[in-house]
Amino acid sequence: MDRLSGPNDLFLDVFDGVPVLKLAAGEVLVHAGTKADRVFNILSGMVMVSRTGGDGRRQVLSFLVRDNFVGLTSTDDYFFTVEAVVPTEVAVCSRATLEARLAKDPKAERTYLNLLHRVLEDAYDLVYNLGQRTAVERLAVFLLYLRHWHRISERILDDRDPGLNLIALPMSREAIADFLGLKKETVSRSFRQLEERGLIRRDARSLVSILRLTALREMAGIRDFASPRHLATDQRS
Amino acid sequence: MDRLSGPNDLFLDVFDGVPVLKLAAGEVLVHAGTKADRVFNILSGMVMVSRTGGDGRRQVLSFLVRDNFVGLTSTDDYFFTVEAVVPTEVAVCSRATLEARLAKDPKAERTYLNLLHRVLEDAYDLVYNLGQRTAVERLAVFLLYLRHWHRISERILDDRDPGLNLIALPMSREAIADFLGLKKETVSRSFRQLEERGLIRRDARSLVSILRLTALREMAGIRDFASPRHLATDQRS
DNA sequence: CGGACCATTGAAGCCTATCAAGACTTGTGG
DNA sequence: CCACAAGTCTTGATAGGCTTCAATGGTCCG
Repeated sequence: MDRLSGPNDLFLDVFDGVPVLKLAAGEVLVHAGTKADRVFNILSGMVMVSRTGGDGRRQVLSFLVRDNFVGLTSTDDYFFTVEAVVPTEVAVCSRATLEARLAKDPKAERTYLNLLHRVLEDAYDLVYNLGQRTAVERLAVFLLYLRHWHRISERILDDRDPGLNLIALPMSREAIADFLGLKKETVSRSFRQLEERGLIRRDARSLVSILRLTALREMAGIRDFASPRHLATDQRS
Repeated sequence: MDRLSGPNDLFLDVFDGVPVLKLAAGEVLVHAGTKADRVFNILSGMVMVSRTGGDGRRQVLSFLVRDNFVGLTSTDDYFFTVEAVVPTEVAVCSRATLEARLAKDPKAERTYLNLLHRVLEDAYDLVYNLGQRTAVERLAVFLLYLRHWHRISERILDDRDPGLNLIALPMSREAIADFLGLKKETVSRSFRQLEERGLIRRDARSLVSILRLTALREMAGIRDFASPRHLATDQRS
């Protein structure tokens, strides 16, 4: 049960035939604090999930691409904000519909449960990243995440596909910084460090090439992650 | 549905009549990487869930007290280590039994799902803490967490109960540091800062008193947490 | 082509880590 | 019950990494 198969099995058919929302880059899909009455499935593009404190500090919780599910909560209100990073299409479904579907179909509920488990593991990966790693290491992990997400959303089976080493960075440096618990200047400097060490090349502001994948993985310490499905599937294939 | 009610509803009856394991302080219940075939419910004491990287860096993911559930994963192997902080009793149940129970009883599965949602929100709280807060702020949040956990596990309804302001710190400074993404020296200094500002008093190594709860909450920025159930129930009562 | 915005780079400061020593617990054995 | 030993915690001095502030350079879009 590899994530490459994508999570669009079983219960995700609640999104069949539902309205599709087209979001412009920067447009907000969900405001934190509003009533959590809808769930979403990303069809194309990318969204950013974040939480902002009263003093303006923002923590990006995740970037999500195609086939990802948005709106995971059991609270009445969303505790996070979701906005589009690039032009994005999402399928919209009422939470009641989803819950009815889950209640009716044990198999769907089981799938949903596994999905939640994976999201939880991702959250703990981020915790480890923020709590234990240095700036450059965090950025290395982030680039490998992007590579992996791209591979999944494009369903590229061969890990050595050269196209995988071209990494698009559609989000701003500040968004990256807020994801990694850094400042945008530090993100810039960390990019430079990776470049100086010959691990990547900066082709443009929003495009980098991975030059030495193995070394980048080593710097990211991917072996440290005990749940191999997320990133290490690459290493074995 | 306040967490004060405790999560021991519905599906937790799988722990009725099962064997109880007694752990000494420091004893390991679950080794990361071993087969994830059992789940646990904490009856008394406290455990610590952590993940350790290949280079020895350790991130504590959570401290768990009475009525908490341990073993949340859908992977074959545990990706975390669980060890007792103090002498602890846990009820042990096979994962197969739990899954059978969940499959059979939709209501239990729904409860389990809500539990998972809450754990996920806690994980995101930690992410925010590690990514956005300073050392003193993290420690302030941690003390309020401990107060809250104590309140829940002892089922103390009145938030102004004076006993709540005596905080026991059964874990080592290093464990606290690994939870907060700091070093033990920094934890010490942060304690001192809180004491110098008159927010707490250090009664003993493993016991502090909260002197100015409101100020401590302000420093922790509790308002920042959009999911009020966790910490802010206090503020409204 | 110009302007606004975003990213990069530099310099200085601050916070946390590191290294090292001393104080305090805690547990043990006399 | 006391004394000692081992480990833990605290405190101090120093170093390093990230942030802050400031300015330059680049990119995108009207």
